[in-house]
Amino acid sequence: MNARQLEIFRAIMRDGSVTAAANSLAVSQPAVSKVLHHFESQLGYQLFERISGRLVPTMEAHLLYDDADRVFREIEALKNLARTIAERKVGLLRIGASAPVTYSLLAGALLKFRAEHPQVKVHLHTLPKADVEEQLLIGEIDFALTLSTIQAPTVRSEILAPVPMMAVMRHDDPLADKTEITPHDLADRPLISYGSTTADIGPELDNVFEQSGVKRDVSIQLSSSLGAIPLVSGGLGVALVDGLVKWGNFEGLVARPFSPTVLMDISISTNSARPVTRFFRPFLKSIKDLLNDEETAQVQP
Amino acid sequence: MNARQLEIFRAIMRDGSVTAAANSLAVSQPAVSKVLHHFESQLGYQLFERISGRLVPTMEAHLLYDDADRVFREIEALKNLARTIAERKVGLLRIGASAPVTYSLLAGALLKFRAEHPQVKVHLHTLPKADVEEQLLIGEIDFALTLSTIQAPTVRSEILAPVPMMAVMRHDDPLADKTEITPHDLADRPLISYGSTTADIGPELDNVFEQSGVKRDVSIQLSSSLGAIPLVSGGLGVALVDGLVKWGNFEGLVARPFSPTVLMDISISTNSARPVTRFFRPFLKSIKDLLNDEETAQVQP
DNA sequence: TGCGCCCATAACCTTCGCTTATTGCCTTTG
DNA sequence: CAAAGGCAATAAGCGAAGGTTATGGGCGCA
Repeated sequence: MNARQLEIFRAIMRDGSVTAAANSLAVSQPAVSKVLHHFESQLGYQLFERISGRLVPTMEAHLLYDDADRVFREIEALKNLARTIAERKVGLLRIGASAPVTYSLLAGALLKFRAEHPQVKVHLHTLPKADVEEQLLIGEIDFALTLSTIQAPTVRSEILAPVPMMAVMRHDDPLADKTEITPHDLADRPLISYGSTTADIGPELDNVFEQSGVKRDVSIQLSSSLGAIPLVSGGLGVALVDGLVKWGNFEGLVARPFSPTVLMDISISTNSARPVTRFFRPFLKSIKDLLNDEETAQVQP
Repeated sequence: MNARQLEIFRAIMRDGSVTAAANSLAVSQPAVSKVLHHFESQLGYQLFERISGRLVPTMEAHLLYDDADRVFREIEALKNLARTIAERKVGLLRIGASAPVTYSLLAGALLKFRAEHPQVKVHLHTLPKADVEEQLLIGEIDFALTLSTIQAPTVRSEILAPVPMMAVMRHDDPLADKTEITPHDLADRPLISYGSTTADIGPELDNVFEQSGVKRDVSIQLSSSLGAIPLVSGGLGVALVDGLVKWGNFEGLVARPFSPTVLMDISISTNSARPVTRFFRPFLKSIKDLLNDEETAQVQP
């Protein structure tokens, strides 16, 4: 059974005769006749009785017709989709991002991107960094947006912007009066932050604390900075996390710069062993534009 | 685009390589390779990038895959249906019936039939007798159940049961007190009945009235006896119609035998120019059983 | 460096789907 | 009643699709 046989069977049922079906399909009458016979011999039963030189659908034909018609329409719809793709009218952008990026940059970047490419579908996978890396390697996503560089043989990364670490606390916290927070300020407070084994940033923070003569004693260890929100709100401590998330947007929280400055990097990574989607460069431009806009806005408030 | 191309595309996506797809489809690797290339060239875009000798799905492939998979499954389901039909596991019984038959015998007969053939689908066409005849001749129905014999060259009919004519009136009609109704009783009443030109029964009734010295003056002429229900209820007259319909079931109506007895025939007709569907005999048995049951029930109430 | 895996190509064959030309059956019509 | 017209089937032939086996080349890995 193939698509052509279905199409021809459907046309004969609809038009009532081989000749009429041949006309509406714009082929010769013998062509239709032969395909029909072939179809019948494959099925093992007649679809039409030949009575007085005319075709009369059998019980079997009536049983098949509804489903055949529906399936054929589905095939037509699929052909349409294939054509639409060929005309570049639809596209697909598969993004892997860690939670802090999703909750900060991404909406703005997608807004800009979709303004210029409204026809592109987006698959967004918000996952822990390790999973993002895995998805990138197996090709389930076109690129990754994370807060630390992905290290793998075929992965190419570009750093988009530095992100200073910040201290996040309740608005009624004594530390909220300070304009910046040092390791000493945090010395006797329960600390909510990345673990020492968290790639890049963990050891770096340990180092900074050590140079100030303070041990970084992480009371509650995070895999994603967003997890800090309810903890800080609930009074479980002060969080030392990335400054990418707009912490001030969350009720009752304030964020203060951490001193000395410690930077994380927003980076975008592609897998060079995979085809780059045509929409990667446009998206990259969107996100860079967004970062420029924000920088400008900060310089000239 | 055809079914085979979809099947092969789907298998490559699922299995991850041309070789694996060829294995699971039980064909040679070059066969799959060639169909894929052909498919891509028809589509006008690549579905896979060839990176270090491996196939990597492109954005376009991801866009197509979900729909292609679904459509292919539908085709498989259709093939299954075709096979099931070939194995005689499903069937179809296309019945044409006039309204009085539909509203009386049919439900009971179908109930019996489906008890023994639950796998057979039924298409029921309730139509005026002339249309039933036409559908039978063009083969749109397998047989016809009507209240008068169909006369046509290739049509073979069997009479199932006689049906006496009855007079139908409101329960508060003076005639309701009688045990049977004669032409004289109806002489001065507006009559709701079949026209004189209605085959068989029209002239026969005219004849009976004439022999009683009464002219049969039809006040409202029916094509189907069921149309009499609202008319009699509304007080527009007395109906002289078939006794097949259970008139007493309709609120406020009663039926009385007409004397002298005039019989119509329930007949079942097939078109001998077509082979009979294999479910005709079983259905015939069902309806005869039903008629026997009813007869027995009447004799021994 | 050699082996194994994977994809592409070549050469060849059969089947499918199409064409035009023609035949035969049946119905319609003058 | 015979001629005309409509419809399906068949014949002969052609190109493309889809299958085979054999072979070659790129890449990763021991």
